[in-house]
Amino acid sequence: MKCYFSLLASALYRNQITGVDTMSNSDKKEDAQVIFNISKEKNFPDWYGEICRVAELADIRYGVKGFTPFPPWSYMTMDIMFNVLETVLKRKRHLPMLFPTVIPESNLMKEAQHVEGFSPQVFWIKEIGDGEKLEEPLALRPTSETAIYPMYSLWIRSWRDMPLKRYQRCSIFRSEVKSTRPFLRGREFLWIESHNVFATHDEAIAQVMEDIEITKDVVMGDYGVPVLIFKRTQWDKFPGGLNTYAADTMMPDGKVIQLPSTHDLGDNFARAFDVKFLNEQNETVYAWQTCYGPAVSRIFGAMISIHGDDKGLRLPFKLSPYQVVIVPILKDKDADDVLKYCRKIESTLNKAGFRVHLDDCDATPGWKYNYWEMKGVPLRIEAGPRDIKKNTAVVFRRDTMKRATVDLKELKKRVASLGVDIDQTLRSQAETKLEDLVVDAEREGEIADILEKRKIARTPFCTTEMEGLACAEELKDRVGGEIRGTRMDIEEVPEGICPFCGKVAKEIVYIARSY
RNA sequence: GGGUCGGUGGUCUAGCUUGGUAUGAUUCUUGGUUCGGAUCCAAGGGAUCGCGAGUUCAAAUCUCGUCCGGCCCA
Repeated sequence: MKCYFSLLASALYRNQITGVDTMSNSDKKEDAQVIFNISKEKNFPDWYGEICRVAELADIRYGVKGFTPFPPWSYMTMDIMFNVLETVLKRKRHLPMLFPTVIPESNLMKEAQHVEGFSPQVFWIKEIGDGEKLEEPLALRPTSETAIYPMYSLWIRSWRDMPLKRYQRCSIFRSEVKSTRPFLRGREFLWIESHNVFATHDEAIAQVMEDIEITKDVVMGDYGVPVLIFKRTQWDKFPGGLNTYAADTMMPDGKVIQLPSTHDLGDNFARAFDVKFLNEQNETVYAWQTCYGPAVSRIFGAMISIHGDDKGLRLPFKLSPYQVVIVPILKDKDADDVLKYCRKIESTLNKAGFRVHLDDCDATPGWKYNYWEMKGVPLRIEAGPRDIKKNTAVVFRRDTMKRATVDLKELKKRVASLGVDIDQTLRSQAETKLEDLVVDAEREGEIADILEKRKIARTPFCTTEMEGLACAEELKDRVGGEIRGTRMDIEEVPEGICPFCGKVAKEIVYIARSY
């Protein structure tokens, strides 16, 4: 045990030294191809760009702004994230479907506010081949309401067709003006969008609440990403909808980022797209709609940023492409025995349903340790001649960087329980961090201080109806923060006055810098 | 959208001020050696210096444009 601690201590000590070196001389960071060592808190932009490159998450060399190939490590993780989310959606009686990527111009133009909100970002297909003009331009979907709802208008005839709950997993195209970054803001990104139709507005509102619950269960529970859930202000809602509810999380650089959002569309789109049905009284009436859009590629970007540390990624056990990596310690004369031993471990864990990878390439163990730690694999099993003798294996967990020797008979059980524990640890570390970031403020100067400290201000505010926009703009101009909305996940009683216009506050709002 | 910095083998980089086709490391391939926290040695492969134009006998180097990227600000 003593030996183990001193080993760990010396490793940590060395990391600290090289860490300081890295920070004081950014040119040096490229020295390490495999070992990752950048301070996430002090140097987040560098940390993020480098981890995308070194861990092979996104290859920005494709050469088209905002369009990025995703190599296996990030894509496999996102694929699992999708599956987790889709499983929950299906359990809540949503059915999958897939619509075309292109939307005819005339459909896109049907809802006036929607057009106004999205048209600056739309990519258009206007010709074919050698310049032959299309009769009608086609948009690459910036979101699919205008693709789907004309078909819903055909599919829905009576109250018996409802509720209609559907979703699709697809990519979305938006020509972002702001600077693009892999995962966090791309011009093509991956998401799920669910589009639901109801006979009454109450049912639609209930759906919005269900979407919020799904967000909490999946994003907070399974992905371990803590979020605050807001009702957006009237000037910041989905174009064409009645109300928008969205989950925000905080990135290491002190800016909040929007994760899933869900929208109460009222009957606005039903009127624009003629989604009508015959109710039980045999009357033709407009339907009520909601949509929900968790952008998985963006959540992935936020997730790795929140869980990662200075040595690289820390992926949740539930989501990591490899949950366990096995590193054989190959001594010359025992090499065959060790490999056989490791294969046995591999097949045991495979049969138990874990995603296991036996790393039998001819790099040294130390190299592999560093590599898989950087990649964020939650558990590593090391096995060599010593373990064969005692019928044990060494199990190392990435989140705490701690080792333990485990009897082979106990291994399956131990992997399972450590997996649960790792996810809990990542989640609670992230939650604690977010809770500490919310600070009360009543005056403009206090808000500015809080934002300067990369935190979130909780402030009384006149109103989130359109009349409040002037105050919000004043805030943005003078302090640089943005109103994220009012909390949906907790009850809050407003008191005090709006720090900008001095009127009695009708709301408690949260203010932060944002992506 | 504004500002600013940058783009040189697969990757990272030196060279640019003062023009004469390129430095080093790493990756990759082969052979040997090693393997419980970044093995080591040897040989080999790999770049029309982002793209386009201009100046010049001559451009990675100077000028302009353009594309892509980083950072800061709205």
